[in-house]
Amino acid sequence: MRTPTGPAGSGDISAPVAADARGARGIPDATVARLPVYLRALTALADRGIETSSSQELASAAGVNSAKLRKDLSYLGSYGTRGVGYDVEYLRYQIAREIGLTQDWRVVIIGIGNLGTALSKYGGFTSRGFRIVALVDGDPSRVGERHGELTIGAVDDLPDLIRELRISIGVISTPGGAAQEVADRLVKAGVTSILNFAPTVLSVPDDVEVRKVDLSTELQILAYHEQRKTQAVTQL
Amino acid sequence: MRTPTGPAGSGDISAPVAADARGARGIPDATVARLPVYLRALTALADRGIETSSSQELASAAGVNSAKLRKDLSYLGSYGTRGVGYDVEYLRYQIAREIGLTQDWRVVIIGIGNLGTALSKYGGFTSRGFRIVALVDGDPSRVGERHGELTIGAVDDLPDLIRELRISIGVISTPGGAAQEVADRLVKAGVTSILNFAPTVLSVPDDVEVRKVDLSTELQILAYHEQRKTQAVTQL
DNA sequence: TAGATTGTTAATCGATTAACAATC
DNA sequence: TAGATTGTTAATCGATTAACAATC
Repeated sequence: MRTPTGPAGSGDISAPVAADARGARGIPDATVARLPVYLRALTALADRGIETSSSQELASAAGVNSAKLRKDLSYLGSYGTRGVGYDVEYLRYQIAREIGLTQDWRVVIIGIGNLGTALSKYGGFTSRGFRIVALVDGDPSRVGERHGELTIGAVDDLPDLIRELRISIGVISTPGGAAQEVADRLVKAGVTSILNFAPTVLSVPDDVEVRKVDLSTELQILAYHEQRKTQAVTQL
Repeated sequence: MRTPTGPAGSGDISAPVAADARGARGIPDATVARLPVYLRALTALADRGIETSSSQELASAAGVNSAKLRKDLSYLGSYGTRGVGYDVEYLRYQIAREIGLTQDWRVVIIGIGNLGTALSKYGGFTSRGFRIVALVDGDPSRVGERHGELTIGAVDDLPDLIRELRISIGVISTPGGAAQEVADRLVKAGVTSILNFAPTVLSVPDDVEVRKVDLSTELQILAYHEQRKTQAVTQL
């Protein structure tokens, strides 16, 4: 099904690697979305001093079933041992490498309102291979304001900041109306990964990856289910 | 495929309703997740004074293709007119009703740190049928602190707050370590819809709906794709 | 060796898409 | 009526799951 694309993959790491799975790449989207969850579960197990874990145990910690977990991991290679389970530290490293967390990713946040400020202070990023290296806001009166180690820059500074600080990910936390223009500027400056918190559908070229986090959409989905529950009782 | 469950659905609204689709209910998850996006697109069109819209136009505004949009809308009923398109205001109302936005949903935020504070100030909720009616924090020294019209309560106050303020949705923005306990308390107090921002897999009963928003997971997914792109160039 | 658990296969399920008959 | 566009069908695609042979 998967089209082999010749010699792909990063430098070979000594490991019992299913050459095929590695070479072919193209891990399913649904699997990619779960790898960070597995990573976190493994880190939690490691913190508790656990060295080996079965797919059953790991799956339970990640909130999925074990068949799905094994299937997911099989796309990365054969990192388990039959009859035994997975070496926690080893698997953790393999997943981190697959995601690309062996390097640091540099992030700019555009839009330093309530949410942008919260994101800039959020510790969870830093600890996981991401570094916020620049803050930008469209309001000229905010430019120059200090936030911890960083100073808010102007939107016009974006191209320079991105080049000089080798930024590869842009986080948009502006009001909806400004989001598309910011995205355009990011793309123009060469950024191909965007995390969008603005309530706006962005249009970007095909090679740009956009993830959207929409707070009120999430609440609306909950509301739909909540309504269904109460309707079942309040039936006319 | 869908099992008809007898007379379901809220009070009949005069409308050209496909009784079957309405009665059967059980709209696919993927469709439910897109309804808020359509709703927003319709609102934007209405604001621009547009009264009628084709599936093509609407789909483009929502960032999907028109086949998917029509299929999605077909689960709600037949609200369009062949040869013409959809009446923007009418469709907007039907989707809002389907999601349950004709009523106000009352929300409590637990964990008033950077993110919780940002969420409490975020205007996007209020305008879309959600009202944050209570703030709670686990740190006793924060209890009593005023945030706009609200005062931070203690975690022990949760049961009373939920009952008295008729809260149906809980938003968890605590540190990861506290999230499960907070979820347990919410569930105990009868909340069956949770939006979880903590980096923790929650375990809850089957009838409780949990949506998870995980900021560093999103960045990790971007990193995976970003890595793949640069690898294609930096090939060994 | 016997017991345990992975990695993989194959079946199933749900979501997407193209195409077109129905109908305004 | 002719043109436009929906609502639906059927094909395709991708994701999930159960089951078990491989193997530690």
